[in-house]
Amino acid sequence: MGALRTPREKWIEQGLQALATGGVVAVRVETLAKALGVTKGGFYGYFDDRDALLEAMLDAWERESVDDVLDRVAQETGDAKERVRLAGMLTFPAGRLLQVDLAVRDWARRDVRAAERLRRVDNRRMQLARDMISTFCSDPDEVEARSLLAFCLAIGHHFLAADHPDRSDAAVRARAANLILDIQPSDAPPRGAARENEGLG
Amino acid sequence: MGALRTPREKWIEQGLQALATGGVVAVRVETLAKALGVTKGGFYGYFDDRDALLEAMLDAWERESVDDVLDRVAQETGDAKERVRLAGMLTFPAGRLLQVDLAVRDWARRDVRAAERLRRVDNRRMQLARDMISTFCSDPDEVEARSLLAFCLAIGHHFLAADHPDRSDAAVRARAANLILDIQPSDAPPRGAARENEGLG
DNA sequence: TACCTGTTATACGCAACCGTATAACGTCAG
DNA sequence: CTGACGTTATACGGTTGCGTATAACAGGTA
Repeated sequence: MGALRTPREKWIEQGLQALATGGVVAVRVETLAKALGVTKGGFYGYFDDRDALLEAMLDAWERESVDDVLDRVAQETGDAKERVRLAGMLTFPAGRLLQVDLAVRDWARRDVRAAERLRRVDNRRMQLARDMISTFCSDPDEVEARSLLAFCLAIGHHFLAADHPDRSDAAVRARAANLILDIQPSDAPPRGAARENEGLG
Repeated sequence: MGALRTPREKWIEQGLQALATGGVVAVRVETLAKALGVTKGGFYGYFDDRDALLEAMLDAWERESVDDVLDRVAQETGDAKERVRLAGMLTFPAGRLLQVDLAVRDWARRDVRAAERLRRVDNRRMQLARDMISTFCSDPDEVEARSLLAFCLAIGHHFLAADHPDRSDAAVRARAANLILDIQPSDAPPRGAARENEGLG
């Protein structure tokens, strides 16, 4: 059999890359091919059409950004506090996965399949947030409200462009996270508070 | 002179409409023309190119979503509480302006001009939030943190897809707004609390 | 070596879109 | 009524993208 020079996964990976930097409209077969150093010749051997690639990309993203994370959290052997911190950091993506995440959110506003996928992902993340908040908050309604706030802060601030005069974005975000997580502020803020909540950034 | 059948504003308005429903990529000259019942013939009499239209759309959006709102807030003669409530409702858009807003946020992640515009708009909105929160919170750092939370909640929840089992989205959002605005919950929540904070939705 | 099979290159038809050029058209001033 | 001027329709060339067809190619296998 002929050698497999550009396997299915390469196309998906490159597709996610394009999605991250340019949105759904940027994932174009011929563009991906050029980025991979080949032509689109082989593409249609793996995918019926561009739509099939998009579907596969959603599959990969969902697996990579939720399943893998949940596995790592479950295997964490530290104490509750450490698991909470890890859950926060892992739940809200960073780097390339973050860019994909944001792109999917815009995509989901117009595409039903993307919306369904995002719904599954967000529901599982939200459950993680609930677990996290429940460790120090007993009222279920308040847990729900605080979880929503945590989620909105973690995702939403990437869509905001407002400045915080005389303060660093991270500092304001840390203070906001402290409010959500019910950490009482003092004149000298708790050591490491900002670092402890960096998962919400 | 010949009659002006499709004035500049019509193109801009239709452009914003397309932006709201399909994102930047959906604002295409020939598509707008078809939607307006004409061909693109007259378009290039008003705009040098597609980019000029996009610029004009940002102008219109900024004016419509900030200047107009600030004017109305400034003219509000009610008491402080009423002005705060009005500010909240007006600051965070609804309806068509909301869709444009969300589209601009995604657009701004890749286009510098859109990013600059969004920054101006968000800074002015954030200032409104600060004024609002300052009426009951004295610590400037906490005002900043709460303003950020309010902003993130108002905008961010449109990008989330998580469900709230056994609760309505609006109820959870109202509870979250109460947390931000420091309204102490009781077993029987304060009358009208949800309605009072609907501006954050 | 000659063949078989799966991968890739090349070329094609089709459609959407941009920007330009030019001609038709309507309205108003004189 | 007529000519001027602004608006619009039509037609064109160029680009980019999708999906298909077909030929070149490389690696195992007989």
